Amino acid sequence: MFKEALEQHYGFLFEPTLMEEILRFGSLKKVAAGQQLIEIGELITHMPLLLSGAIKIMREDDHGDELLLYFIEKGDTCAMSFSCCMGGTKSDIRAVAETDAEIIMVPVAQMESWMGKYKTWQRFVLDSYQARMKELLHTVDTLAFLRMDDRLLKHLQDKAKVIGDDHIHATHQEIAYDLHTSRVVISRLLKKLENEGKISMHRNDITVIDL
Amino acid sequence: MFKEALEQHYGFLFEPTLMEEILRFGSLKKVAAGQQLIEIGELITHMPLLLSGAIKIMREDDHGDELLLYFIEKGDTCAMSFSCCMGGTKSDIRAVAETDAEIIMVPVAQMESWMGKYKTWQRFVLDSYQARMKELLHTVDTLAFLRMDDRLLKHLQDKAKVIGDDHIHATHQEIAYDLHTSRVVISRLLKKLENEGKISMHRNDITVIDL
DNA sequence: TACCTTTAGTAACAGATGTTACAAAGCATA
DNA sequence: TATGCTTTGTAACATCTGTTACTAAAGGTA
Repeated sequence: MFKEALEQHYGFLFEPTLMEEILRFGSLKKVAAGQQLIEIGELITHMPLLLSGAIKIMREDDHGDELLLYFIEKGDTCAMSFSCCMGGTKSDIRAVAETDAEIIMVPVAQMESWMGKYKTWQRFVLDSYQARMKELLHTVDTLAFLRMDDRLLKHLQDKAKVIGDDHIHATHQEIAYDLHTSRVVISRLLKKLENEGKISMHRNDITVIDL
Repeated sequence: MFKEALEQHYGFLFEPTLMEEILRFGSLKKVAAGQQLIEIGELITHMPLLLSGAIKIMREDDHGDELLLYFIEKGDTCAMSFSCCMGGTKSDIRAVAETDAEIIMVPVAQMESWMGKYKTWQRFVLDSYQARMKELLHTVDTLAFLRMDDRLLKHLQDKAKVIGDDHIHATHQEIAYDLHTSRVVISRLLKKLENEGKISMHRNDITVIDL
């Protein structure tokens, strides 16, 4: 039963009849950190409502090169799904659980009918689109206007924030994948950040001091 | 009177009653190439429906550095406005007419009421959000995965496409602003593209051969 | 034509990032 | 402890991009 969690996170948003429908058609999904939720090119059949945890959204090019786009946070404005869950389209992104997470999966069919029936749902979907758009704009800013050292620090700060812990458990290689660069570059810049007193490092562990 | 142009571009999309409302509340705006339509931070009061021409959407950082995000094309899937025209928010982007353009300006107030009344309008807004999202993803891909020479060629191809002419009238400096780099870099890379036979150049004029 | 402004070409250099190769340190386990 | 795998540190170098400075060409105008 996930009634309580749903109430807690979305009760103030949706009217009672809509909450009932979500309870009836939605299913609770628990995922462990690292688990993949959706792959690029996959058909999107459900829209996720995040109850707890955090999801990272990745993009990939033809060569298999990856890039982290943004995190969807637990307790976010009210985390919408992904960029593109309307109308039987395929996913443009990969979604991976950054932490353990609880998600309500709503079938897309219901979603479309709710758009007509419930004003609050309509508002929710539009707001979510808007929020995702803003995230993407930030991603663009980061790529266009920042150098790698600032991107790295920002990434560590973001990551510390979404996992709610200033200790980040990750290898340099994993960070390099997220930022689409090489391990050596990350090691070099991490050392620089450490010398500047912004982080401290141990094997598999980075502590963000400058939050 | 812009009834005919409206019919031609949006008639197949919207039901007759909605078309009437658009005619009643919307106003036609003609803008010349280069004219600014909206500035970052400005309150958005109207949603634009593009009838002809092309609009370029720019982003800017704190230091005044610019970046072209994407073009909104004449005859596009049915060009939606900007990223963020819902609910009295301020603009995250700058919009500048890339060519002469004709636009119907619809007050935001109407838009919100139409969301409830007209299924076709609802669909239109959602599809537009989705299309803008895809454009932004392409922008991210370009920034993250391509080097400047490929970005430049892509930019020239895109630009040739939206103006409907393989002759591009622009200085190297103007191109540098769009791609957020320096004039010297653009000159260097243009010369390289010319040597590779992909473009030809004259003062204030670049012809894209490899379309 | 002479002059001026705008635009473009080029060299020389600096800095950021990416690559390769190898060594060293940390950790797990036989 | 000895061994092997993973992770990190570092050097040396290549390449890409950005910067400065100067020259040259194109076009407009007196």
